[in-house]
Amino acid sequence: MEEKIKKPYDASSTEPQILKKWDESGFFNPDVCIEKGVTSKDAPVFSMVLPPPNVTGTLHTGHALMLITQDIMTRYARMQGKRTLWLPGTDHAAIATQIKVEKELSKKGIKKSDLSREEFLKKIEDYALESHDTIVNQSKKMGASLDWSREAFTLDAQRNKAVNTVFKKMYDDGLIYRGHRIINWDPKGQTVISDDEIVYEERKAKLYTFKYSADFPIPISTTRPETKFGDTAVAVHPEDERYQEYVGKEYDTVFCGEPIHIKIIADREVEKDFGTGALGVTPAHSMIDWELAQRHDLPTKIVINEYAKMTVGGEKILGKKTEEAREAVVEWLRSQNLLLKEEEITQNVSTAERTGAIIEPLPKLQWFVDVNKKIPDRQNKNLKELMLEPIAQKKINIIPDRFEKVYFNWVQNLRDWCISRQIIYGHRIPVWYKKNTEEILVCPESTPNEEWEQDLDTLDTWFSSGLWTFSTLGWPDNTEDMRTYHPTTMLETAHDIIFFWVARMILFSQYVLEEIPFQNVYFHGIVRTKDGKKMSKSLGDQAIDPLDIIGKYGNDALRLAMIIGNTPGNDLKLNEDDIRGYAKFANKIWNASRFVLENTNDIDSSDLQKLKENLDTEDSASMQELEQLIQSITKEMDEYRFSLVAEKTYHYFWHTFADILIERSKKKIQENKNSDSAKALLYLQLHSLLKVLHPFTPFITEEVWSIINTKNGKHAEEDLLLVQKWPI
RNA sequence: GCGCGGUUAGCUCAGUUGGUAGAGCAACUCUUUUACACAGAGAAGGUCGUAGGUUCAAGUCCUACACCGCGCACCA
Repeated sequence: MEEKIKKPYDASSTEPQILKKWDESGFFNPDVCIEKGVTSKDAPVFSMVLPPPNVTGTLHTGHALMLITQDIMTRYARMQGKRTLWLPGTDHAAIATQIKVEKELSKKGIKKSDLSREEFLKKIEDYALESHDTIVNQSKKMGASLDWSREAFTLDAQRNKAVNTVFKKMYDDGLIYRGHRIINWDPKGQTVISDDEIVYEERKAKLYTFKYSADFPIPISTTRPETKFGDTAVAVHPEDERYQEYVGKEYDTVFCGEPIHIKIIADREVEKDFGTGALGVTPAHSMIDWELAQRHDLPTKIVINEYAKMTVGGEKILGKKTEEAREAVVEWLRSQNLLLKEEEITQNVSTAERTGAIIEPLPKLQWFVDVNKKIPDRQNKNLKELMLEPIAQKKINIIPDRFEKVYFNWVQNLRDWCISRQIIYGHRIPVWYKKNTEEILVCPESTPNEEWEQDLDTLDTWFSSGLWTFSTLGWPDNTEDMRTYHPTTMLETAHDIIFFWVARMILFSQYVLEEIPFQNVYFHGIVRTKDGKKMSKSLGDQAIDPLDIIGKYGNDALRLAMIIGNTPGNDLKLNEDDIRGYAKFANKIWNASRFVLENTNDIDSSDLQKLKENLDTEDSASMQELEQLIQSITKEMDEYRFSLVAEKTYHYFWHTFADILIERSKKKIQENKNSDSAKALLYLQLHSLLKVLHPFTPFITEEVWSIINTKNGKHAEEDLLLVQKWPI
């Protein structure tokens, strides 16, 4: 008997030793498992990529939930003897990281404009590296059984090769194009963003009803009078009797000192009942108006610049911010008696996800992915169809399945994806332009000479993370890993990135490889506080830091608290009392194990089958009960019902194994009545229970296992619980 | 406006082919018995959001509605 088990279980001193054993064994790497004979080469494969955490700081509870859920899947697969790969990495997170660094610099009084592009980039890279190291260390401390030998970064050389290869292929297929279109401009971040990076915020606004001028016949309504300098038409519904006589006519008039030319058009998109039923069309500064202008071939007049400042108007307006200009215009309308009505309405304002700035729609030359173009090489399907197909055909199984509907809805409404960004951190767009000409080169074999300039923009960060299932396996090189592990078995991630990431991975894999990126998608929820608030750093003390928790209560307690009572797709409320409760369970495992070890010294445990055969009737029935439990939880593990399995196992261990079987054995041993059977039962039960508990509470089970092994003189790496076979 | 989720014990949540309501935590009573007081034993606690319907039988299926949360669209 080791001295250690006589003392109470201390997670904080035990866990580092366990981590070291696992690390030294190399068994997180499937190649090592094959080499050392714990996995057979032709075993079924389980592969999964880690959703790469952004290199923007430290791990939070959301990451912890992700690591824990995936580690359970991975450990279970490994114990089933599968060739198991869980592949780690980090995400450069382009805009998020750049903005974080900008903020850090501004705290030190340094402005982005004080630095050269190279200096600024260096600052970002330094920060990213530091964050990376923190995140990797923290992930390791959590016991995540990731194969670090295959670690990838979305912005490293191999991934850049993948990105450029895909870009070139899509360009050649006409799926990537450069176009002058109205886009979402973030005036604070000074970059374009995609539709998905917009967050709608409900705000109160004023709806103004007015005429451009006294001699203009139709009043219009708008919340943004300052944009009206850019109007080139007024649109009405074709069946609106009030305005029919005007349709087709054109007017030259003066609005707030600025000459404007307005054509009256009729379009079915116009709501008769909203405002005056007439819509001032501002093609350059409104998405809808841009589309109207396309349909009716209207000119575009830009009156707002990239800094959300006015480019036309008198002295109270020119060069002013839009809010200021709005007031000036309203003032002018009042003074001219043109303002007919002013009413409060609530409207959804588009803001930028990362900077919070109000989006300014602007026409700009940008790079896009065409989602509607038919692809000859793919049976003339477009990207949307390629994204819908595997879900519709159930080639990809989504858990919980209600997210299928959400996915369909999004794909069906998808517009072309704007992929260029005016930020410096990211994959540079692999396109060169010949100076003073129209010529361009896309992904040339070698860097062109000085007559050529590379595009200054970078790619949307989701372009590189969208390739993650195969770029991490070495694609575009022809690798053994690609052949073995792709399509991956499982993608486990948070449901809030279904569009950003899950959909894009399906897009790229379907298009590039003509295969699905993963067979299953499992969504976990968002971690919230007791009061239902999203767990984030801004909450201060209320936010739970996973690293603090594992220091205090141990990994095993945190894991149980995050798994029990948490079902896929649903949010999880986490509080410290629960974690403390599960730390007691770890102690229970420890104490029960101590009793078993102290009382089974004199039995021969080398032949488990023989032990089993010699059980008396009562103990044999108990063994059968456990076997039935294992049978049912194995089925439930295969259905990803981890909460149920953990709860059942917890309950069995405590209230059957400890409360009933151990108590019963005490009597038998004391009275020396069938005591061999009692001892055998304890040993056999503990042996199986440690295995089925291991995916959930890997640390304490590995520690108890190693004490049993020491007693039995087993010291080989192959004897680690980590690589034992799941009981059948 | 369209859609999704939630509403079950004080709290957090399970409850998969419809068949006498479950767990953890908290609170209560008793017990320091040699694995464990980070424990054991015991008791208590719910007309499963509301109203209908289907059925021999509904937390579970159907239809409305209410409240909470979320997504999408509109947003002149």
